[in-house]
Amino acid sequence: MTAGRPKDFDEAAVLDKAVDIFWKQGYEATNLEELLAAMQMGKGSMYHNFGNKREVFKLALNRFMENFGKWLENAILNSNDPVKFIKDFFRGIARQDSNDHKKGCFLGNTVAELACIDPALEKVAADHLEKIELIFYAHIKEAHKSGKLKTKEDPRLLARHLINLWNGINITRRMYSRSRDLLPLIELQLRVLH
Amino acid sequence: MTAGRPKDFDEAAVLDKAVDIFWKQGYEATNLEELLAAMQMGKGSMYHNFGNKREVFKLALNRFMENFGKWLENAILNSNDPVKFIKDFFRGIARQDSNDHKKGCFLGNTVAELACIDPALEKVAADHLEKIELIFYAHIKEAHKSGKLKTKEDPRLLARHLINLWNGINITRRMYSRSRDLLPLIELQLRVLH
DNA sequence: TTAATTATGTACCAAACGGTAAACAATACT
DNA sequence: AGTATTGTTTACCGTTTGGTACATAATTAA
Repeated sequence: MTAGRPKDFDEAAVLDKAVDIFWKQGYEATNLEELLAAMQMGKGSMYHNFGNKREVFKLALNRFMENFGKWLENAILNSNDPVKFIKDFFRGIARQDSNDHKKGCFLGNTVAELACIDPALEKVAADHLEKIELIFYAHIKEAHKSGKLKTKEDPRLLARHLINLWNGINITRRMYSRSRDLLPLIELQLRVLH
Repeated sequence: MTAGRPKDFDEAAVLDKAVDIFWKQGYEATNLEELLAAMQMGKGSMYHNFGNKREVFKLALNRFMENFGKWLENAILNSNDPVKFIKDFFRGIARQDSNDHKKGCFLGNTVAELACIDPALEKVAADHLEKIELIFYAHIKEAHKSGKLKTKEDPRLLARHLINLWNGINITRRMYSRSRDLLPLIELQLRVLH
């Protein structure tokens, strides 16, 4: 073992809590007091372990991507029809509850909030979104090759289209959060995946 | 004339400046000092005339909508093919410069930033987006009636689809700001307007 | 000319902000 | 047992925050 007093918190769990509050409130609107309360961590301890608020935010972005990326890849791999799974994933958004609609997407929110005020931090979020795009791409390309997808459209464009749909719906769902409003919108954009 | 010292600023011009800085930085990240510098207005004068920072933001949202709404309705009315104009409007986004890409959409940014921290203010922005949707709707419906649009799709859905495209592209364009990346994405989504 | 009215500039303020320093606590190593 | 190492708690700090009070300036009405 390494010397010294052991940490009395679980880093992953604590960062998940940071994700929660930053996701809801954004970077600027979340003050230290709220952040520390959410993480259930003292101020000194947080600064000792993570550095500062900005660094916690960066780690929260990474933690979110780790969670979501693993979940997505696994779920797709365990499905017998990846493209069908992806389509159902988007359809599922329409059925989420009002709180989830209001929060939108952690990565998209971050891109919007920080693009002009902290480009380096924004890039972390944008890169994560691109990783999600690449997951979509891999499976669309595969389905294309195997003939499951008949469309002649470039799989790269289709994957990017899905990210764009994702980005759009995460704003739109805050205006129209009812399933009957969102679902037709989603279905319309999923048609190109045929 | 009304009694008292006359205002030595033009309200519309000053609010346009407020739009500029709030659009770039968002509500929380713009402090009073920056806001007043942008508006070229003293602190006392601003509070006397507008009330507080939040009220300036609300007026800036309204001012933006007034500007944009009038421009859009006029431009559509002066075109001989409204739907063609709307499509070209979206295509034009792809050709904007990097600074514009980074800023995204003032209304979309506001919806994303304030949905969970100031729902009343978010609603102002969401309502404005809905007004833009209704402008699209009116002209799509008209083109549908006259036979210029052959699609059987509900004009209401098509208009909402355009707002969703708008919302999406304003996040996506911060990730991919090159015209050759954005244009195919936009064209793909404009196909339903046939 | 004076009073009433409205706008602006300046000085000020309490609270909240993110961050730091140092005392204290818990572990491993020798 | 003692020492080095690391983590946590607490108290503190300078700055910045949005906002206010009030003196001053510019105008109209009487």
